[in-house]
Amino acid sequence: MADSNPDSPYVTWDTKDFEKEIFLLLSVSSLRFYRQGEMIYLQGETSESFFFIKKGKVKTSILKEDGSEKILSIQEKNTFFGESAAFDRHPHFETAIALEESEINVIPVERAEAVIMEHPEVAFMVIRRIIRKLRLMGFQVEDFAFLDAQKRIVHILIKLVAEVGEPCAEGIMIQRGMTHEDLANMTGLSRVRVTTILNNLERAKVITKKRLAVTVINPEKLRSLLDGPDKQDG
DNA sequence: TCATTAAAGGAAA
DNA sequence: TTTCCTTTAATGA
Repeated sequence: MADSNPDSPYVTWDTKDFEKEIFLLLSVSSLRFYRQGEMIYLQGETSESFFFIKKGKVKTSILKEDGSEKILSIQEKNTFFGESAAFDRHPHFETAIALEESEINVIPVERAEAVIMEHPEVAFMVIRRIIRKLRLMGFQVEDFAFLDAQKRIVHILIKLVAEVGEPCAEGIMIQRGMTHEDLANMTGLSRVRVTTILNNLERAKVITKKRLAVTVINPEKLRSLLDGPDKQDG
């Protein structure tokens, strides 16, 4: 099973179980290049294509006019995005932006559907990838409904450790260029609040942190902070 | 309990 | 240097 952590908003994927299906889909795609910060599509737009990240990093989020943002996912290579608007022909509900210089396969949905008619197994792969995101959306809703600020941060750190954690001398490092503002936009908290909570966790010797990186030094204690009633952050 | 505002420190480009 | 990221405190919903 490729997905050991189906609930992280930071999405990576190992394609090894689906190389043939990916190849078939990409055979009808064209390649497009995006610069860092370049918008790929905007919420409200309609689309006849969906996308596959060949190289780079893409953020999908819902933007508001006042500049605030809810990040839905940050995705790395070998992942799909923009499927919903393509397959159901309704406008995008989210905006996609390249976070770094990226190479994106653009897949026209009509051609993808033709591929699926001929190779139905491609549909199963697509369904599984879409459910992966459905699941992560569900878990995000759960956190919004039930968790206080500290637990939201604790939970997202647990998920990020599982998805992109890198073992190091001190513990497990999360080093993906995410700012406190990014974490705030994922968890629905303010940037200042994220900083305060991370500082509290550092004081409690659960994590250490530096610019753009957090290292979990006590994963058991981190996990234990999800248990019990909501606590103050001191 | 948490958002907002403001003001400032520090690191990176 | 400028820009980006982080910190801290004060205020109030």
